[in-house]
Amino acid sequence: MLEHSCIKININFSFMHKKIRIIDIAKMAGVSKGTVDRVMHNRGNVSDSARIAIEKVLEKVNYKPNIHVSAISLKSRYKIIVTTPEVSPGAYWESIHNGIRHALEEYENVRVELQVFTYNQYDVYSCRETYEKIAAFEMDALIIGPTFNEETVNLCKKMDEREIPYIFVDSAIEDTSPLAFFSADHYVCGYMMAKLITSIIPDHANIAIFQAVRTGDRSANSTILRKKGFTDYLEKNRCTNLILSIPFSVTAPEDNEMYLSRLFRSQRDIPAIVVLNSRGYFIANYLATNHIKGVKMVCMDLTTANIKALKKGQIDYLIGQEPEYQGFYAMKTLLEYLIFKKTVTKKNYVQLDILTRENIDFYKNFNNIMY
Amino acid sequence: MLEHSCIKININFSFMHKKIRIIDIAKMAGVSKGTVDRVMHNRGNVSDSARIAIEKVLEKVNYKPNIHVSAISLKSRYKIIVTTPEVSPGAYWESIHNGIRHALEEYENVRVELQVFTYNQYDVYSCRETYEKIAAFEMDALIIGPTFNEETVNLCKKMDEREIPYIFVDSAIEDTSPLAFFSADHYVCGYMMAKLITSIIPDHANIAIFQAVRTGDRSANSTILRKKGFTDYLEKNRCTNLILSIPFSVTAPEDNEMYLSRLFRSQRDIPAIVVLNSRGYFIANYLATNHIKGVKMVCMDLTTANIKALKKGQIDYLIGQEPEYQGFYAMKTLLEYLIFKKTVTKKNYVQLDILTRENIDFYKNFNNIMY
DNA sequence: CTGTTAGCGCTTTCAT
DNA sequence: ATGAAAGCGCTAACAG
Repeated sequence: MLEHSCIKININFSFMHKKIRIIDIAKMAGVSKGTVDRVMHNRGNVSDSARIAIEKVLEKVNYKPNIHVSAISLKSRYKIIVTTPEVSPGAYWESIHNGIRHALEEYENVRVELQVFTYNQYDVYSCRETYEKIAAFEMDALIIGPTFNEETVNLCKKMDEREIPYIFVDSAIEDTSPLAFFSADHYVCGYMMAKLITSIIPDHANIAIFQAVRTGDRSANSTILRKKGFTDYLEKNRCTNLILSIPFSVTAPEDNEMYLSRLFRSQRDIPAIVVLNSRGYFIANYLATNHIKGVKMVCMDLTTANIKALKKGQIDYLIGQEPEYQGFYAMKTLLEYLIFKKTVTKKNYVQLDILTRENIDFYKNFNNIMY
Repeated sequence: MLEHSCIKININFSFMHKKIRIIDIAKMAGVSKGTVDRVMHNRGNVSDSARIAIEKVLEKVNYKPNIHVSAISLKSRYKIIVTTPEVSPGAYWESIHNGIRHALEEYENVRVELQVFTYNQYDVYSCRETYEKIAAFEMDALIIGPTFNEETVNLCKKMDEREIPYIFVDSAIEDTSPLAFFSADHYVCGYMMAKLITSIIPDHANIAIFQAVRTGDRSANSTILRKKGFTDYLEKNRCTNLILSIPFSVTAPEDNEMYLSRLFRSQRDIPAIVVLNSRGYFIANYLATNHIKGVKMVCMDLTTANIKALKKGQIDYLIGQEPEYQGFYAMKTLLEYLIFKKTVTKKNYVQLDILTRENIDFYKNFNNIMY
């Protein structure tokens, strides 16, 4: 089981491992570098005989082009559009955009023109309008951070017709054919939130779930899935907690006072609280302002405000869904697809990180991202 | 608070951002590329006037060399030694070695000769012997995965004399002067384990802590720290749980049956279990074999065996400490220090990931590592 | 001391 | 259709 106590490994030194280059396969196939490049990039203008010879060599050897060297000699330009809900500082969507930007920095030699369109995620009409604008543009690819199902399906249909590849971040929408998506499994997310909250409250405690009110009366895709997971967990585990669904408004915050005071007045025992979107800090602040103590909270997303509430002990568990990772890999995958025709993995579920006030200080928003 | 709904950003396209190259600063300083390279790498042979001119330019412009392009034109070779406890498949130290290997892959163009020395982490004499062997070698740098304090201090002293830089992974040792370390905060780790286990057991339940027996009778550095954090949490929170310290042997597994059966026979109620090293699966398997059910467990490290036990529901919480990340960054930092004289951050605490059977499937051992 | 030049591995253009 | 050659940004060896 245990290995010997001294292993010597030579890297890039050993005779067997000698890194294989494009000129090597050219020689092996009896052609020139140019021809090899032509078949590798499907540029055409290659005789069958040459192509077959090269393909045969490629099968034998494990050629891995050095993408960074590729990038510096690349001439082509790409136009990529990104559309997401509006970005506010320290909040969820900013992280996704940061990830996207970091990917562009990694491929600093690649010429990409980026265009960002944001919409109001609490207003389906705003989304519709923005999507229509986007559909009129020329582009090589599209990254979508979706909120509303129907609107997104419409946009994607248009992209499909124009054969423009698109990638989802945050959440994948059914009945579309994206190149890939990078998202949490929202169902499992809700399921896990139920497990966490029930593990720290008495069996009989009520649980209040907060959900955002939206103009046009449609729920966000991810919230729907999370809620399903949440209730499924309780059902499966025969939890007897009473669930109170509480609306709350981001656009008209003055209404929330009413919702909240009504909730707390109606309850004999203080309920536990689960917030299925990233606005947990909002409730935490309400509780603090009104000196309501001892409320257990499980919330979503490592926004600046949520982290603050977590550190203060107002929030007990915070679930992270690696937004930077999502943005980074969405863009990276897109570029490698466009440039190198790299095959892409379609379904990409990100980690669901559990943060407490103990481990939050070590959580790396972006630095944990290598490669 | 919310931004306007359409932002247009051009990357690598805009007139202001034109990526600055080494030839650009050469022109601005009125010298040649070669001279610029000389001052940037402290190669000497540069007149004061030229140096000052270049330095002035460098202050003004934000020059960021393209390290991947650098790497391909690099000629120097580096000899790096890695020493860690023995590696077994699917276990903790394998992950650290994987991370190290991945860093070398990222810098595939850099010529590094790697030499790995492992020792038996349960035997201080093995460690001492291995370290003596290492001290006799020539090398440009050293990566140490330490176990025993005194032995490591001795090795480091020798390295200090020879001015060989070294980096710690897994755990930093006091009274040494490493270039950097990449490690979890083991104290907080133990602290958090205490919080997690107490959150899922009754107030009165006993908690058994397992610690490895070692030849030479020295505890591993990390375990000592974790235990301190663990007991401090209980004390601070006035927990009344009785703590049972149970030894267990990796080298003589036949003894463990005795330790374990003695433990469970002595207890009226089944205690909760915390394992401060990565051998949690071992206890989990004992419980399964002996049909002992309902034991709550919190353990360390995402080894194959532990993950299996987590998925089966035998372990409730598993704490991860990003071993791949540690290895990757240790090697990456070392290379960038050796090659580019990049300044290094000395203290690097990694994330403490909380895994449950819900989120384990999304946990990425290495893929979450970009950059 | 310093400018020039020859690579590194890859893409792309240009003759053939 | 294909080989040769230029060029990407950087380092290192080579003449002066």
